[in-house]
Amino acid sequence: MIFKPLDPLLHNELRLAVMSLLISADEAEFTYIRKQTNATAGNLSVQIDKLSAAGYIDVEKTFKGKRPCTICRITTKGQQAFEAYVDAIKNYLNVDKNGL
Amino acid sequence: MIFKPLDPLLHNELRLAVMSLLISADEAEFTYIRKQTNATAGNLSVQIDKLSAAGYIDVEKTFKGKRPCTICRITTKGQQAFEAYVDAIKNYLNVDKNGL
DNA sequence: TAATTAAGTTTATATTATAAACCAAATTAT
DNA sequence: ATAATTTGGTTTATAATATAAACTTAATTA
Repeated sequence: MIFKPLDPLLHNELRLAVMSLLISADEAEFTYIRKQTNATAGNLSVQIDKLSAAGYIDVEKTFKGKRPCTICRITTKGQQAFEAYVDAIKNYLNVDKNGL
Repeated sequence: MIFKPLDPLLHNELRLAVMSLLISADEAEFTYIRKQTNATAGNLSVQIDKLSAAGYIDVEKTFKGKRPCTICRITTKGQQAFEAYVDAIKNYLNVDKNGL
């Protein structure tokens, strides 16, 4: 068994949850992600910035009525990175033995 | 989709690799684990200590001929934790969509 | 108009990961 | 014989990371 390195950007609980939501949602608001993940706003803000800085997601700052609304979308690069991560971590999880 | 928390002890690349090796090997020597994981001895030593302190593995310090030899084995607690981790991280990986 | 809520961002702190430095004993080279 | 190197690790110093607390700005409600 060879262990492929795990993308450190994705190997973090909150960032992985964000990517997981976005990969099957085409877009999601900050507040929605916050509710789904139970993250604090500060933590979520930081992690979204990191994903954005890496080009894994696009962040659009808009308004919903009069209130600010941050919308996130996964990029192609982000999708590829996520798929590569899933592929890599399978090595660690003993997919065969554990019937993942 | 609910995101189960990921056991922080297992959600680390090297510790997860160690557990992955041990879950399908019933025992493994320090030097073997080191080779399989490409870890530095210092890092591996620290991470093995943490897994041991948590009761996830047992560590036996013995000799092989005249040289020291550290043998690791996974515990029942460790197996359970590993299985729970595999179960938990599935939520994040979009198993269905990604055909894991 | 004062207090509260909403939607975030910034920053300070605590935790964690990791490698460098170290140690003891065995082996090999001179 | 003894000096140098290798083996099999451990300890510890540092860098990186995660996270929540504190803060900001604007809108809403009392």
